[in-house]
Amino acid sequence: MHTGNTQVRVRFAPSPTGYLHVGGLRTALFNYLFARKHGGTFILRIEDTDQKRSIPGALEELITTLTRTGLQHDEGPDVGGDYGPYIQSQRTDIYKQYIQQLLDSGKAYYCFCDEERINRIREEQRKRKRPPMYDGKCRDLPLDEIADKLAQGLPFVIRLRYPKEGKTVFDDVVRDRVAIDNSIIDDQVLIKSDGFPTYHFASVVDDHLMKITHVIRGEEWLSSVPKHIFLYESFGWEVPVFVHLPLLLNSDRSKLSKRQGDVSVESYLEKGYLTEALLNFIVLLGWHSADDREIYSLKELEDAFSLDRINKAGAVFDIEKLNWMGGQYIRTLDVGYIADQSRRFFEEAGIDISDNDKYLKVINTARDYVYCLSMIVEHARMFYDAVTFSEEDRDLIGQEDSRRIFSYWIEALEGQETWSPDDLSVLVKKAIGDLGIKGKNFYFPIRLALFGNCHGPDIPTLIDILGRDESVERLTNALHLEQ
RNA sequence: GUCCCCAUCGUCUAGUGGCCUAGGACACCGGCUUUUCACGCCGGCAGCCGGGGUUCGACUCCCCGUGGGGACGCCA
Repeated sequence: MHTGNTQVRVRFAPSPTGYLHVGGLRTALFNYLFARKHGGTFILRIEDTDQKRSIPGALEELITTLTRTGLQHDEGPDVGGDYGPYIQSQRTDIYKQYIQQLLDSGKAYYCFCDEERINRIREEQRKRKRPPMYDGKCRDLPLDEIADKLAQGLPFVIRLRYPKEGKTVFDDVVRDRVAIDNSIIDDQVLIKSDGFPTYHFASVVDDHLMKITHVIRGEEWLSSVPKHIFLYESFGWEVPVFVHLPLLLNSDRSKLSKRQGDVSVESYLEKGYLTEALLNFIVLLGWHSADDREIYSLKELEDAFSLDRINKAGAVFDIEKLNWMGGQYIRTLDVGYIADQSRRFFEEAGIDISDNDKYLKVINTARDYVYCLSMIVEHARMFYDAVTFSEEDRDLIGQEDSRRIFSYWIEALEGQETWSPDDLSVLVKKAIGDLGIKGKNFYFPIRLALFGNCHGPDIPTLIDILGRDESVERLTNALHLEQ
């Protein structure tokens, strides 16, 4: 791999078709990490040559999402760079110029066959159990006939004149050496009848012009590498290093699709999965360090990552492990940061979190229960909203022992101006002794009164978060609850 | 169908001929901690797809099967 003397330049080249796929995020991540590791350049290029599929606004959302995850690109449509434009639909003049070269050198040819004919011959080939390919009808059209058809304004495409003999052998960092027979490679359409280039043509031209050194992309592109190499060689350009990443899979091991659960990065972010967790989880799908370490920050990955530890086999996207990872980060990261990230969910729920001391305490307690931030509200709202009780709860609250506990605590708290959580622990022990009630009989009623649930944080934590007045009020409400 | 790629616990993976009685993580199960739940800690269950070679010795190398996936678009 020529990473020593060449300046590393890699690109992430998505299509703006609506949302960022988690597989796309992983491709972007691997490109980003490789660039950072080698002090290289990470480029964002937008492949919007299919007008039918391009969605307005998708480009902006894509950039927003990528930026949110921290995978900041060095060159791209929004930040510029020396090799722009970075949006393919703005590069049509460039493609025209290069396709002409191919036409002139005989490496490409005009094809006037319409889609009906193409479909028909493909169908026949399929029936005959042959690989469906263009039959070469226009491959050797006389020049005057071409000129004539062009003059008539007949619709056309431009195809690659791919050699029928020999085989193409190439090296891939992940797959090692791959050999493919040329006879099975089709005369790929390079320029569509609408004048736009296809992926194969545009990406090769752009990768060359943008001085891309390493093409890191999904394995679904492996079988088209011969076409790409043929293009590079036809132009006399240096072929980049290929790195074909193993696919991300559904649990049934088919290519990850939106069939089974969420595949859009936006939806995970929307649910409040931390980008730290998402990235950490996703890098482990197809890459692993030599030791047993699994938790890495993006910064740490920039150092630890290397292409030679990428796996060959596809990896199932296992949400269970993502969830675990999500919980790890929510519990480990600075509580202030988690609080900031959680803020929007509280606002959406209409909860007033203006008391910041209280809010931080709430977050610090509630974060033990969740793996994404949208979940945190349901574990925190009892600290803000009035508690509600089920029929069963009311039975327990109404019992004699429960009422004794409430009265005791109301009195105890009213006599106490300030406290630390430790003081409260002492108070709990004293209460148990004084009342002669212990275990669940003691804890469940009071937790119910304070928190609205028999299960949850310990009593000192609850009282500490609620504060004296709110605690007393809740206990009083429970004491006077209508049966 | 054709071509290409792949193959270690259910899942993500470590392992590059003897360090393997196959290691770690998730999930699952059990225990501890806790008044409870969660967290945390400790422990357990579970795997080299099959068959041939090569070798003194194969998870590791080769071949053949089998299985899975991808590509075969005027989509990327």
